[in-house]
Amino acid sequence: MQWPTTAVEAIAVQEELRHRVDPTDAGSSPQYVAGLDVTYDGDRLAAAVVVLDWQTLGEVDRSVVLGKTAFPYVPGLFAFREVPALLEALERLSTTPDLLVCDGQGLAHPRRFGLACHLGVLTGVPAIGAAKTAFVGTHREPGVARGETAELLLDGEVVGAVLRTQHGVKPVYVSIGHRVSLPTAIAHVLHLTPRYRLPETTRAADHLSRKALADE
DNA sequence: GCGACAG
DNA sequence: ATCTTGTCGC
Repeated sequence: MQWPTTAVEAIAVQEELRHRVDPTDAGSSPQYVAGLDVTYDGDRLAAAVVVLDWQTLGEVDRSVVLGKTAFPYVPGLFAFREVPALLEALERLSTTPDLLVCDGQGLAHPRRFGLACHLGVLTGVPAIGAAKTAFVGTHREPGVARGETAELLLDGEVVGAVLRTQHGVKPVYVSIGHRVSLPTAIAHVLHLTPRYRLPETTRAADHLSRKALADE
């Protein structure tokens, strides 16, 4: 498939792929967790994937790809901007992760097919979205304690959860990507946030992509 | 119609 | 995403 050039083409791709999302728990507890993130500088980018051991949260593998943006940033079509570079970075790993933690939304998307769904469906690997800010939906404010959640609602549907990962911090927006249920996705994000607001996976990938672009 | 809008 | 100071807390 040639990569979409226009918004109309990109939306058609989403409409076709969205039906392949599996919102249930497919695999067992993960052993290798991958964090994915991309840093930009104009049309240049660095896509990073860092794999952590689920138990120790220690790094076991990493990969960075330098490239150019494949699509402009358009809300709702964000995935088309960074999926090609992230797929390449995933292919270059010497480890096969069994969970992808994406820096963006999954089902919490206008067409229920955000970045985490896109990466999950294309790779077949269980995936979840953990975004720093809201994109779609409405919600009440979750309680102040770590672990408190609020349903993220869109058109009367639960499309994700607003999760407080540390006491008093701004919540994180968690949603299903592929082959992981929402309760499991929430549990996974809590496991990955023993100390900071964002998952260790996201933090590691963010640091790596920034450094790769700066050193380049 | 107008504003808001993952990164 | 990125532009941006100082400041509070561990």
